[in-house]
Amino acid sequence: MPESRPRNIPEATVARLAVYLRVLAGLADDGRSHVSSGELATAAGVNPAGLRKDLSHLGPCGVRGVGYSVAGLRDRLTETLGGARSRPCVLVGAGRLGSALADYSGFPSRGFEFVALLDTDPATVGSAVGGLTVRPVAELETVVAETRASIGVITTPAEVAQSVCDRLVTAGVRSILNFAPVALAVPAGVDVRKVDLSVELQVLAFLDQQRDTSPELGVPDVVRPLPARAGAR
Amino acid sequence: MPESRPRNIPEATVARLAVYLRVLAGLADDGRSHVSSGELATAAGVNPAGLRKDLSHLGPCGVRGVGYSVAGLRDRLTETLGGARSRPCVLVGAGRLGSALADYSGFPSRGFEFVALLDTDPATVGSAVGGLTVRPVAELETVVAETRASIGVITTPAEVAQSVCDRLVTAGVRSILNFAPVALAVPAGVDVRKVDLSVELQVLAFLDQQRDTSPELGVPDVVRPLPARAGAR
DNA sequence: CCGACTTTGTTCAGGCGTTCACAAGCGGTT
DNA sequence: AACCGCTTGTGAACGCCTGAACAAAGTCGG
Repeated sequence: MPESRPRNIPEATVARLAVYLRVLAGLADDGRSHVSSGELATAAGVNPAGLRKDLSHLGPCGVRGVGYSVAGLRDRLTETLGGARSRPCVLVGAGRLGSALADYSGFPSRGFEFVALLDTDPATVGSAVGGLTVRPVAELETVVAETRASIGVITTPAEVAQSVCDRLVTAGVRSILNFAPVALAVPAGVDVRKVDLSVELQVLAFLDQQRDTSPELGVPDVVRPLPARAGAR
Repeated sequence: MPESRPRNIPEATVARLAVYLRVLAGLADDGRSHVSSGELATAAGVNPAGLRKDLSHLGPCGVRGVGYSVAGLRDRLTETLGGARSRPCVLVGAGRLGSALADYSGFPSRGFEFVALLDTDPATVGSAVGGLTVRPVAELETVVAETRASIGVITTPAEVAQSVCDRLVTAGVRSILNFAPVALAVPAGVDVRKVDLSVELQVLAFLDQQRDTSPELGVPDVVRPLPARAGAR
């Protein structure tokens, strides 16, 4: 087995690799043994050539004239994207959004396991969500040290997100997924990924208005026969 | 008042404009009257020059030597991003994530109002979430026609997401925010934005592994004095 | 054994986004 | 009225990502 090539892979490519991995997992469940780049691309919603370029970062992993081995490519992607080992995650802010994430069934199968839920609200602390008991946020440092959690998820109000972030980083967490609507400041060596739900809606509203104001053409009141795909992103 | 210039604004810029708008709203609440691009940029987590370039798409809206009028820029961004009018949104899939979104307090202040929650589960239908009663998904077409909803939010399981999407589009919805882990196929003229939580975690896992394997240097076990910002995105 | 077809992997050009750096313009001060 | 400092707006260079076309390689059929 040639060791994986840890050349720097563009972040946009990494995000797509994760999508390919999920599609492959579904194909494997269906008993498929091989896939072509074209089929994989349509299922993932991307261009076939782009998909092949993404996969080329891992070195040759397909067979010309045949396609890709579903199981083989799946295992290779799994290894590239962080291995099959379970990654402990700590979630701070067990509100509605936090509870929904902790209970999301899609995470465990991908190797992500929530090992602790933290909150400040005394009414929330002690309640059970998805098999875990919500603990007071004062135990943050203890929990991170015990579980060696490498990923922190912040679903707190914006006002306290930065202080929670600081405590997570000090405790040793180096990867943070932030749902709070603020830009977090972190030292070098820590990665933050932000998910901003308001921004997503706002972008849609902009596109909506742009459609209404500029071109009065192309307003389909009857759905067309689905030209493969379009604005999907 | 010069009419807004509907030149095509890059989508990445639109997403950042939404962030600026939120920051400006906070500054306005604090009673600030003017801001410089530098201050706005740090609060939004971007480069000052990039911020000015983003704003340049709206035409000149600042005063040289002084900065930007908080209220003026806020109003201008509000108008550019779809106006202040309330936009009705329909949410399909009132599970934990859907309920969390419907109850999110940050949306109404931005002009987004959920007018209907739909679900197939008979146990969920009829329950109240955030002031709304969950209705059966069979009423989708009726609800969209009544409320003239322009934005649809899909938080269903992946298996039914495409069929829900098709029904939304046929009913007249032209902007869709998709949380289901599938690539939706839509006709031209319909915009889809996808939020994939598993992908976000997977990217963090990749970055985590990349840090652990390649460079053994730069592992800060003590937080440094915060050099402004770093990996924030 | 050979030829043709299929599919991958790569190379090349094009467009887009980001960054830096500088000129233009406005307010405050003397 | 003129100067000076500060900030915006813009022009150009750089790098990245995307999309399409081409060569390499392996399989299937005769």
